[in-house]
Amino acid sequence: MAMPRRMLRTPSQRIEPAVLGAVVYILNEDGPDGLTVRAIAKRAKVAPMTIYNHFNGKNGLLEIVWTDGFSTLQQALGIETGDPAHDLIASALAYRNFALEHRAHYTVMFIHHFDGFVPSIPATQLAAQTFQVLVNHIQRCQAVGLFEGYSATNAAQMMWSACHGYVSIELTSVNFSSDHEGTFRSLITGLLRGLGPSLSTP
Amino acid sequence: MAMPRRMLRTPSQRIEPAVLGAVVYILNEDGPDGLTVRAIAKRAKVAPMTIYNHFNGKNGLLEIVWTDGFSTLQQALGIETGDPAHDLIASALAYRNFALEHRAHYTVMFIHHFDGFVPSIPATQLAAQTFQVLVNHIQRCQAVGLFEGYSATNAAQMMWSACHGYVSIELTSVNFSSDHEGTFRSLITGLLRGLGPSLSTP
DNA sequence: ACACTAATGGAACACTGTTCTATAGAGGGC
DNA sequence: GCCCTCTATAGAACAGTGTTCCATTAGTGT
Repeated sequence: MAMPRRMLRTPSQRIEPAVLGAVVYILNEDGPDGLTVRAIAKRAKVAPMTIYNHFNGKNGLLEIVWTDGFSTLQQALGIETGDPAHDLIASALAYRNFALEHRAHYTVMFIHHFDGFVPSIPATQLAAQTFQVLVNHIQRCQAVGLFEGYSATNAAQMMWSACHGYVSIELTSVNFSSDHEGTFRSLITGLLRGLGPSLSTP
Repeated sequence: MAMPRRMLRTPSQRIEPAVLGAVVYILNEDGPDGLTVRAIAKRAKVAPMTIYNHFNGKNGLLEIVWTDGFSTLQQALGIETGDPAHDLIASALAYRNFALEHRAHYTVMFIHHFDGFVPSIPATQLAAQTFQVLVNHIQRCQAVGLFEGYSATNAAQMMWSACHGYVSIELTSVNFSSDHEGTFRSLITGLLRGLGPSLSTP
């Protein structure tokens, strides 16, 4: 009963999910520092070279995580009932939920800068499209009198700043607030009210 | 006229400013990726070993940048005239100005995670103190009826989230807004209004 | 069953932070 | 001015990183 002279080959179809699963697992468990090519290969039970044959090295993997993340986020933000203000708030809550439930993706998309990783032009466009979903929400709100006097882009930038700021602070665990969800809700509804219709007496 | 067998020694008093200056320069010019011990030493015209003798390696340098940054920021936020709401807005603007004028420091403090860098306990306490300055602003505001129904900590968390979110997006140059300062001002004043006194008709 | 594809292990490269070494220049006491 | 101590220096060395190249050989399609 001799040891095989080398590890058995991983069937081709299982390589991609195994590697991507390893990336997400390591990011969630050990953080960005632990995400090395050799560690990914080891966890995926795959040779390091496979990461260069199947993907485009470490940056290729990050690009997939980035793209998958923005696709998921874009869908999560596309809430459309009859009430634009409600939709905007729901989208903000969905944004936070996405970050909490897909820490690994959110880290790659927004938090951690990986040495030498620059998303491709299509990947960047996908991110811009995702932002556009937010702009569309604002425009629907403007149709019913909210965000008067602001450009939709600027208003969207403000909403996104608030969401991203709160969430990124929450994820890096320097949130001094009690009741993380409640405070986030207050932030969003407060901002919506403050940027809402003029407060002059009717 | 022979070349000296080795570089002349850098006088002790000039080492610290030269090295710290090099760190800030490289962070501003090449970003976090370019900040290597050898690059710092080269730019400071100093031997790499000096960084380990004088400071505590790369992490020691980062800790100094962190500490200096929070000291400066804490002072910049300590605005106190008679008008609490005005002071809060002025502090928010000062926060953004600090980030723009001290990109390198802001990067180390809030944006980039450096492999293996964990600020010491005193350094972390200094950061918490800085946050407390914001809480104090909120409390003064509450004394004149603003932020009713919110805990000061939670309200401060919301304000900081908005500031940090906007600024970090601006620094990583994915700001879609026109008029960066104006939009930031709108964000802050809008949030202040939205979290302000109840909007029920008088 | 056979041929082709591609996953494997291992060596190698340039880079990183870090430690250790012997050397010799700077600074202070006389 | 002289000498002695302190320490900044250059350089090698270590483990780790992303990445490339290699011969070997196990899967896979026909």
